[in-house]
Formats: sequence, C-alpha cells, structure tokens
Amino acid sequence: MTSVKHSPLTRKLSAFVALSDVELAVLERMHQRRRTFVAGRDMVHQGQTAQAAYILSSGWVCSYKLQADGTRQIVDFQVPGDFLGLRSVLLRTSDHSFEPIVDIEAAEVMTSDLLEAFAQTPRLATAILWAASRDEAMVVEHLVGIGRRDADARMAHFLLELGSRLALVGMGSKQGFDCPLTQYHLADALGLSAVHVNRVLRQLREHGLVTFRDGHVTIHDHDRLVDLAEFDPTYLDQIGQLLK
Amino acid sequence: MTSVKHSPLTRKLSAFVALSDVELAVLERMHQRRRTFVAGRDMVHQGQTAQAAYILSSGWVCSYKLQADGTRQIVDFQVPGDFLGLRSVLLRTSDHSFEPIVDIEAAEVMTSDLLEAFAQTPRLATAILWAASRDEAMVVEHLVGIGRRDADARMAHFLLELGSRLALVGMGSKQGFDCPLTQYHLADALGLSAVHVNRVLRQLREHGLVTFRDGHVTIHDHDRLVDLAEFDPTYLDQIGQLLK
DNA sequence: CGTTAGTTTGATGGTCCTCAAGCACTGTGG
DNA sequence: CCACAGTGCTTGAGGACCATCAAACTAACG
Repeated sequence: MTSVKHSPLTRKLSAFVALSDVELAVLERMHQRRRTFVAGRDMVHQGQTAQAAYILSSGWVCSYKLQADGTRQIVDFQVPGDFLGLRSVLLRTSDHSFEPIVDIEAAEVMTSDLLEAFAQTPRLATAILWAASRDEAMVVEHLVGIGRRDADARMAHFLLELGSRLALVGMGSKQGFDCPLTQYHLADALGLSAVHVNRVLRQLREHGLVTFRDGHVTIHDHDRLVDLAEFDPTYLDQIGQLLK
Repeated sequence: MTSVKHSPLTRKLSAFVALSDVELAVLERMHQRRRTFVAGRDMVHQGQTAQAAYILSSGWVCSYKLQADGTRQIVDFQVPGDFLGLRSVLLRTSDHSFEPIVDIEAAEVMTSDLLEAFAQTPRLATAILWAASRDEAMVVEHLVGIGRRDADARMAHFLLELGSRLALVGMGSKQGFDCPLTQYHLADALGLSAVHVNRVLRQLREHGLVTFRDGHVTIHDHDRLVDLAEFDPTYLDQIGQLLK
C-alpha cells in the first residue's frame, strides 16, 4: 500500500479523483504481476488476441499499424501511467501492434483482475474508463492534426501534448522533458518523412520555439508554440468534469 | 416488440449476437423517445456537455472538429444503426460537434436508460460496447488512411468502408449504395481539398473502378478497388470473436 | 576500426493546394 | 416566365509543401 502511491498511474488518476485507501489497495493488487520487455521487440502483434493488458510504469511504447507497402503509422505513444491494450482485453480484439521504444517495466493485468476491480470500486472503474476515453480523444486530435495541420503546427502540437501528458505524471514541465523518440518515430507518428521531420525541427529551433536534441525537448517559448499549434488542452484535462 | 426488430441498430447487432426476446424488449424501450433534426443545423456543439445519446434510425450525420483557421476535419460519419455521442453520455465530455447531413430521425437515449439496460442484459451491454469499440477502430483506420495513404487509396478505402457499414444494415451491397454526401464532405473527411476530391473521383471513374454521382456510389470493380485501397475489413467484422 | 543507428543537408520532382472561372441545377421573388 | 442567387460540380494554371534520392557526418558499440 505504500509503493503504489507513487506509481505513475496512481499519480495520474489522483489528479482527477481523490482515491480512498480501498481504491489504493485495489490499484496495488493490479500492480503485482510485474514484467519487463526489451526495446524494439513487439509485445503484441497485429491481429493477435491479447489475454492481458498492461500498466506501463517506466519507459515508452508506441502502438502502430503496418501497411502492405511497408510504411507504418504510429497511432499513439504510451508513457508511464498509461494503459496498453485496455480495449483489447475487454473486447478480445487487438488490431494494432505494440513496440517498446526503450526497455520498459509494466504490470500485467488479467481480464479477471480488471473486472473484479471494477466490481469492487465503481469510482476506480470510472477513473480508468475516463483515462481510456482521454486516450481516444487524443487519437481524434491526432487525426485532426494529420488531416488539417501543416508539418510545423503538427510537430508543435505533438510536442505540447506530449509535454502535458508527461507533466501529469511528474516527468516534464512547460520548460521541457526527456524524450527517447527518434526522428523516425516522429515521422511515423506525424505522417511525414524522416527527412522532413528533421527540417521542421531545425526550423522550430531556429525560430527559438523548441529544441529537440539528445533525447531531450527544451521548450523555449511556450506561448508562441501554443499559438503556432493552436493547442487547446481542454481535451486532455477536464478536471472537475468527472466525479464531482 | 415488433417494430424494433427492423430497426437498423437491431439489424446491426443481430449480425453479431442472437438477441433474445428480453433483449429485444430492452432495445424497444430504448427506441421510444423519437426525435427529428433538420439537415445542416448542429445537434451538439463542440464543448457542450451532452445529456443524451442518440440511436440514428434514418439519415446521415457527421461528427467533426473545427479549427481556428476555419478548416474542419470530419472524424466520422454516422449512418442508420449507429450511436451518436455514446461516449459523451457515459463520461459527460463531448469534444466535437454533430451535424445532420440530411434530415434525420433518431431515438434519444438518456444516461439512466442506458445504465438500466446494461444492468438488465449484460449481453446487450457487451454488444453495444462492441459497436463502440468498432467505431474507435474505424477512427484509427481513418488516421492510418490520412497519414499513410495517397488520395486515391484514401478515397477507395473510404468508399469501401462505407459500403461495408451500410451493407450491414441492408442499405448497400458490393455493387454500390446511396450516399447523400457532397464532395465537400469527402474533402473534409479525407483531409483533401474539394477540388482534389473531384479530380480523384474522376480518375477512379475513368479507370472503371467506382462512380460517385447524383447521390449514388456505383462500384464497378470491387476487387481492383480493394487492391488499390489495401482494404482489409477485419477491423469491421470480427464475427464470431465475440460472445461465442 | 568497421558497422550500425541516427541526424543533417542538398537537389529534384510529384502530389496536392489555391486561385479562378465556368457550368448545371434548384428554388425564390419580381 | 424570367432574372437571380445559392449550391454543388468541373476544369485549368501555377505554385507550395513535402517526398524521395543521395551523401556526408556523428556517436555508440563490439
């Protein structure tokens, strides 16, 4: 009951719901089955049926879809505190792959654990479903970005969203954050070529907005970056909307 | 108990779950509060909190997000049998707008009705959550399309997906379907300009693949269209995966 | 010290956007 | 009945944005 208090998931949920001791205990139990995965090797392959979901406690993962022509589209990144394959485990369908970007630690959650937890603490269930719904809103925002923003704004928006998500688990601030992604990851996520990603980053850097270098993102001018991206974080933090 | 048997939603769910009389009765009750909306006037505005969800029984709707520069991105279309705002009603957050494309008929479903129905018939609950999960898979596929497919493949994929969805409620076949969308709708959905949509449609028509004209889509060569789009409908019909 | 992964920059060209104009059809009011 | 506006479709010309190809550079690593 002590360790889980500092897990990223607990931290994230705590920002939205005051968790009782009972709920913390349930979360504790969900964190018991700890596992590690090495960078680069898929955890779940496209089409495979998943038996378990995971709560990411350290490291980064991306979920993506591969196309016949070899290109890939990264749908979302998971950072500490995020669920992996939550929907797959509830509905037994998984239609994309998960790849750890660095070595990761995660807690395995079996379907039964999850259903049991939901039955015991409806508030926790709501909180977790809220997190899932937030993930979905991010996918929608991602869609809008790729469909209707040019490369600069897309990149700016992406970095700001990432910063917000990381800040929620204490891994970033408005000044910047650590980020293990390569420019290829950015390209596959943003629907750009890696070459163009590089040029976009250079431009943002030269305009004094943000620097992405050596695994670290430094935000120089948060306001102008928000302007460029038309970043409106309402879809991320609807604090107080829930469980009032 | 007789009318609802032929509602599009019942038809859609029946393709995946054999519905009992009890479940049909619950569905019947959910269809009681009938409402109509006129084309072009938003049902729900961005940011508004929704008190109800809707089951679309006739007509088409699109859900979209507007950007500051006036461009819009259509996230999804709803056709008869689809839910509108299901997530918003469960989680009290709505982050996009809904616009009827033609005059529509829909059944209003209050949160309480839904929760009651879920409590009464877990199978129906699962079926409805499956439908929601399918919607989400479509958004992901949409994301992949915009990020990694060129305009032709994007259009082909979109039309094929739409055809499949409509076929499920008896409103289309491999030969074609009625479709009230304008080329502007297509443009806003596919992340293209209306001008380019027109050119793409011309090309598909001249290549003998598909004709979009006068509110009707005629598929001339289904196989070649599937080829061009790299269309893999697994994400749409996972028949038998569920509730075996 | 060669290999590999990732970054950087240049040159060239294609896809798709923007601007512009014309056409067909519908509904409306004089 | 006709002028007119509104909506949607169609086509052309020019150009922006971004992809592709190519090559050099750095850092890490065995």
